[in-house]
Amino acid sequence: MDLNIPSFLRNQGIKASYQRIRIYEYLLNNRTHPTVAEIYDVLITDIPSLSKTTVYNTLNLFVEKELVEEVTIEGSEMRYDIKDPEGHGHFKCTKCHKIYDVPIQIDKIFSDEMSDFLVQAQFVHFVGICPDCQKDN
Amino acid sequence: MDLNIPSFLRNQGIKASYQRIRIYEYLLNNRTHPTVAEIYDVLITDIPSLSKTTVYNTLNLFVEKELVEEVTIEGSEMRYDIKDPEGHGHFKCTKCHKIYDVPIQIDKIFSDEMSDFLVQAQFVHFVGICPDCQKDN
DNA sequence: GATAAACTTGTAATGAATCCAATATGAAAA
DNA sequence: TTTTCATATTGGATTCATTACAAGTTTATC
Repeated sequence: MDLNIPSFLRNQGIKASYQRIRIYEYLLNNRTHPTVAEIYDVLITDIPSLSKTTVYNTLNLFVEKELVEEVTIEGSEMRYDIKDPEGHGHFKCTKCHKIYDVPIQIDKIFSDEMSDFLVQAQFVHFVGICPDCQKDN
Repeated sequence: MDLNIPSFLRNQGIKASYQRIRIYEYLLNNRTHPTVAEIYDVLITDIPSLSKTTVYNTLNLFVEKELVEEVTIEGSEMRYDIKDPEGHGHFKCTKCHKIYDVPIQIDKIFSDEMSDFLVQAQFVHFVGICPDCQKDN
């Protein structure tokens, strides 16, 4: 996948500042649903001037422009993930605390009783034990 | 539905203090996914000694004992809802900000790729516009 | 290069949730 | 009933994620 991030951002109506490019790049390369603190802690080593506020501002902008989605699957910190037009759910393992992306059958979720609701977004979260943690019981 | 709350709580291994009874009763009678602040503001008029910490403690206890579930559908405050063994999803209207319970087809959600995951709980949230708000355009 | 707009930065402020020590309650034993 | 002891409640202090704001910096356009 050879995405030109600066022009991609500009296409979405976002000025491609260095900070924004690096934050988007981090989200692309780290599909681990990072928190603001995690993103900041990694990027500060490369961008010594980086402010946490910039990370917050940038992520809020990305969410507003629908490039990124918020993942509130547990814990006190918001997590972020590149937005997937297909839509996917999240699974959090209670043992290793890893968060997995899982495919969901979007269309199957809607029930008849919901036909009058205009659904603009849906979020599906699971909590349980992942295959790895079931093995080493 | 004539539930005897004190004995219900005791059956769940919870001491039925006056505060706990009133908080559980509030959740039963107000299926509006209230926040701690909302519960506190209403009950404080009846229980002048009530502490916000007690509301937090009690709700955390109910969640731990699986009588109540946390609803994190948007906003900075946690919301709480009586736990429904059937399972249901939540729909938040972006116009009137009301939160609706919606039925979901639990079994349909799971895809084959998830067969190795042990799912202990699932949460389905929708965001969009409710039927009422679609009418008064 | 000048000018204005937009972006970044850092500190201060907000506010939800938790911690903790003191007090109150209530069930069981004497 | 009184004593005892575990448990619950209270409220003020604290934590910490997030936002607000003002000043400084960068970038684009003329």
